[in-house]
Amino acid sequence: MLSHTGRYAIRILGHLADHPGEMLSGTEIAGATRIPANYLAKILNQLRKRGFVESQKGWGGGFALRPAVLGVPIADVIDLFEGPQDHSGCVFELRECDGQHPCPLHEHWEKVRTSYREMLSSITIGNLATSRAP
Amino acid sequence: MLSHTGRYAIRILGHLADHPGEMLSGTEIAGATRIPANYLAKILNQLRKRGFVESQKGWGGGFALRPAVLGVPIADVIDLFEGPQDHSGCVFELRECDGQHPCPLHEHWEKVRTSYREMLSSITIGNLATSRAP
DNA sequence: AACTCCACGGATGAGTATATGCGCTGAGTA
DNA sequence: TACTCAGCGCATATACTCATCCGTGGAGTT
Repeated sequence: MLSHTGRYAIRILGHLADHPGEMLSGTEIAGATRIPANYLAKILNQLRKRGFVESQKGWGGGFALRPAVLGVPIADVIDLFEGPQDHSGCVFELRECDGQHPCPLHEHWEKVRTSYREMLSSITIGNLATSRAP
Repeated sequence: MLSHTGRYAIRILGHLADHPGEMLSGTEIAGATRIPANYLAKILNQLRKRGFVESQKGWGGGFALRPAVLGVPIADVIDLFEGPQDHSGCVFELRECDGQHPCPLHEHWEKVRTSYREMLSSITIGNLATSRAP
């Protein structure tokens, strides 16, 4: 349902959202998020190519969140790493499960899936920042 | 959230529940459930050790559901193959997430998790059988 | 007893997600 | 220009799940 990589991506974006406007080096992010540095580079690269993040090479360089993406739902991020996810079939693929012959789990799973997708689409990247109460 | 193996186990039990009292050979079950025969044997073995299934060696032998387990929730089966699942932490492990400082996703995920566990505990192995309306 | 069916078990292989290493290049500094 | 920092990309290693192979032995048949 959620790969390690997807989790990482969210954690990275959360960390970046905590430091708006700042350029954070890969090593810094790796340390803060506890993600292996080399692997993190790969993830950040994909995030960059998809426009979630901007990067700066050289001395003082690093990564920063693109301000424009603060409002986009994290579903977009997840989809990037998990692929489009075909949940057309039923969880347990118990047997043919369509409208006519729903398996005993059909409705239940529908509920789970819905609340999951709802979570992903209602939370934005901006929301990932730690909201420090005043 | 759910491994291939766990799915298989449910499918197997569903098939056995469809044929109560019958001894089905491994090959038969493999064919019906589309699970690789050799791998299926392993899963059935674990199910046997845990008392979900009884087996009969030799000619005419095979596997059958233990009648007593018709009422047990499929959560027990899943737990057997997925391990106890420690969902104590939050999905994205975004950072420290406890009652005091819940992460932005905390409540949402709680809802997802609850409806999932509810599904697993409200459906019994007996429910997996195809209920053919008269 | 010889034979066949089929569950059991350990060892081994394939595939994929995860993780690492290393050399390259651009960007700033002295 | 020489030097260092840090992103970039490719090739490779590790881990884990999923799957297969092969041999053993019990249970019934002839």
